[in-house]
Amino acid sequence: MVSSKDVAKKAGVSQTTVSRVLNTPELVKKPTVDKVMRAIEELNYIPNANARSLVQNKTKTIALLSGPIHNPFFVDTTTAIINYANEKGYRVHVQYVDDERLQEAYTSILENKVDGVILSCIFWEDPMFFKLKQLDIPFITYNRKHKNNEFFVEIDNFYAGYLSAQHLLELGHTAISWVGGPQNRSTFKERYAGFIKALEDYNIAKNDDYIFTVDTSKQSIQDLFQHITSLDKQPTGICAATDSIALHLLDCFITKNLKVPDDISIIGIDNVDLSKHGMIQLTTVGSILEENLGFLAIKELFEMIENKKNSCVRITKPVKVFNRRTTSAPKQTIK
Amino acid sequence: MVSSKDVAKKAGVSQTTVSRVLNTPELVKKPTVDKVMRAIEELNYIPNANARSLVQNKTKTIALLSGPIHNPFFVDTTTAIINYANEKGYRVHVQYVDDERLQEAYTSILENKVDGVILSCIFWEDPMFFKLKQLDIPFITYNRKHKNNEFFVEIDNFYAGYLSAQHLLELGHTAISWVGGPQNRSTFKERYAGFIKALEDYNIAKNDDYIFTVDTSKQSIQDLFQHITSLDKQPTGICAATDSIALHLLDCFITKNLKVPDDISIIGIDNVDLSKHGMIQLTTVGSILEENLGFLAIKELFEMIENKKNSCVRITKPVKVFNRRTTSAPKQTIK
DNA sequence: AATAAAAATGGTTACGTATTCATTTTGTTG
DNA sequence: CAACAAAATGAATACGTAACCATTTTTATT
Repeated sequence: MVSSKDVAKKAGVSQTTVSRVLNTPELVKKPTVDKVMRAIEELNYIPNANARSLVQNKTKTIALLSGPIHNPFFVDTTTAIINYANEKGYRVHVQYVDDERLQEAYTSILENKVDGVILSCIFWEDPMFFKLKQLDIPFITYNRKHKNNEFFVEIDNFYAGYLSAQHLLELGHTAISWVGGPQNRSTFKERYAGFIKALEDYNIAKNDDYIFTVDTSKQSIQDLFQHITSLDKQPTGICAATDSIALHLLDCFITKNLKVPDDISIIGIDNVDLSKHGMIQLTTVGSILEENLGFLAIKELFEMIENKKNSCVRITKPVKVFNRRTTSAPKQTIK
Repeated sequence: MVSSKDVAKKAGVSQTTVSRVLNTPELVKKPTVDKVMRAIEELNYIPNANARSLVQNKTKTIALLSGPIHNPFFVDTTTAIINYANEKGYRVHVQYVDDERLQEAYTSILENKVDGVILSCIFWEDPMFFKLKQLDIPFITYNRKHKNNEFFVEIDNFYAGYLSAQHLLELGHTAISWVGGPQNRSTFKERYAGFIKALEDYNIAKNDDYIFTVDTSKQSIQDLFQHITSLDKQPTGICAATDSIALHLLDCFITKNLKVPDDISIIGIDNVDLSKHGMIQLTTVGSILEENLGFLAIKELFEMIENKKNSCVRITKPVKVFNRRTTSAPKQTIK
C-alpha cells in the first residue's frame, strides 16, 4: 500500500508536508503543492481513513441501527438519515437489526468508535442506553425510546393508539381488534395503552380474544390472519399498531377476496409514504408535520456531535388521523 | 480512552498478553486470562477496531453503494445484502447514492479501505470500474453492469424489455409507450433495446412521441403523467422500465380517477416484493428464480473476498412475465 | 543592509493494536 | 534431578496519519 511517506519521498519533501498539502494547503507554497500533487497522482496515493481516525480520535462515521426495511417506516427514515449525514460529510454504518443480532450490532458500534449513534431498536429496558451514556457517545433514539425518557424523538404513541381506536369507535365499531407487538418496545407499549384507554372512555369492555401480539414478521401476521378469520365472532375493525402490520393484514384480506373496508376496517399508525399510494390508501395515524422522525432525530444528533449540545433531547410529535379508504362504518349485519 | 496498555498495567501483564487473551486465549494460561478479563471489565475496555484494521490491513467492512430505496428494488436487495454480510461477521457501509454524490461515495470507500465493494450504481462507462480493478479491491455490481462485461449479476435486461413489450402487443395494444431512464445505465439501455426489438418483430412502427425518459424521481414521473394525459392520441399501454416507475405511474393514474387496466395498461420490470401486494398486483417481468439479485451478488463477492476466487463473475438471470392485474386488452374505442 | 516578523518546511512522536522474535517458565522424560 | 521440549509471556516494532515543536527560508520594515 502506498503511503504518505512514499509520496513524500517521491516529491522530495517531508511526510508532514504531504499531510499539509492534503489538509491545509493554504499553508504550503504553490510549487510545493504542485510537486506533491503530481507525486500523489503518479503513485495513485489514497489516504488511509483508519490511520487518520486513530490519531484524530474521530471517525466521521455514525452508526444507524434501524428496524428492518421490510417495514416501510424504516425505509422513509433511513433515507432521510443517510442523506442528511452524507451532506454533513459523514459516512453511515447501517445495520437492520433483528433481535438475535442486536448484541453483535452493539459491539460493532462500540469497537468502531463511531462519532454518534442513532437507533430505533432500543428496548424499553436496554442496558445499551447506559453504556452509551457512560461512554459519552452522542446518541439518540427515534421511534422507540428508553424508559429513562431521555434522548429520543417519537410521535405521541399513546395518543396515536387512542386516536386509532377512537376513529373506529366513532364509526360505530364495537368489535375492535388490536394487533400489536412485543411490549418491551415503547411504541407498542404506549400505543396499546392508548388503545385501551379509548375503549374505556367509550365504555367498550376490553375483549382479550381480540388483543393480539405478533412478532411483526409477515409469517406471524399471516398466521394471525388465519386465526382471526376462523373466529366465530369476528372483529369488524382492526387497529394495527403500525402501518407495516396494517399493510400485511391488508394484503392477507385482499388476497383472500375479502373487501376492505366493506368486510373489515383496518387502520394503521405511522403514516408511512406507502400508505398514501393510490392503490393502497391506508387510513392511519401519524405526525401532524411532514418531516419524518428520522430526519428530526439525525438533526438533533448532529447538534450533539458538532455543537457539543448536551441538553437532553425529548421530542414527542403530535399526531392526527389520516382518513383514507380502509375504514368505514361496520356492516349492519354482524356475523 | 482506555487502551489495551491500560488493561495490561492494571492486570500486571504485557500488552501482548492482553491482545492474546482477546484473540487467541487458548495460548494463555487460565489464571492469566481471568486476571486480564477482570481488568477489562473493571476498566470498561473496548478494543479499537480502527487500530486493528491499521495493523491487519483489513477492515471486516464492505461498502454497499445502492440505488435509492424509494425504489423498492433496492429495499429488497439491501436487506439481503446486509443480512448476509452481517452473518459473515462483516459490517456494511451503506450509501444510497444519487448522481451528485457519487464521487464522494467513491472517494469514501477508497479511503476507508473496505474489504469489498458491492454496487448497483455503476454507469455503463464508469472510471471507477478500472480504479477498483487496478487497486485489486474485490467488487461486484448488481442490477447494472459496466460495459467491460465483468463482475456483475443482472437479469436478462434485453429480454425483459422484449417480454414487457411483447406482453402488451399480444394483448392487442399497438399504441405502446416506453418510460425509461438515462441510457448511461446498462439496465435502461438494454431494456429499451429489447422493447424496440419487440416492436420491430411485431411490425409496429416506433413512435418517438411515446418514448419517454425520466430521472426516476417522483416529480419527473408526475410531470410525465401530466404530459401523457394531455396527448391528443394517448397510448393504451405503458411499458415502464422498472417497477418503481410503474408504481409511481400507477399512483398518478389512480389518484386522477383513471382505471388501470381499463383505461390504460401498465407493466413494470423487476418483480419487486411490493408489486405482489394484494392492493397493487402489478404485472411485471422478473427473474424466474426467487433469490434476489442482491443476494446472488453478495454471495459472489464473499467468494472473492474469502476464497480469493478471481475467476470473473458474469451472471445473467433468465426472466419471465408475472401476469397480474395491471394489464389487459385495450379498450375497443381508442380516443 | 540589518533586523524582526511571518511563512514554509521538517523531525519526531503518539494514536492502539497485532505481530515477530526473544526470553522465561513450566512440564516431561529418562 | 538433569536435560530438553513445550508452553507462556514479554519487549520491541510496524501500520499510516496528524500534531507538536523546532528550524529554515522568505518577506517586510527600518
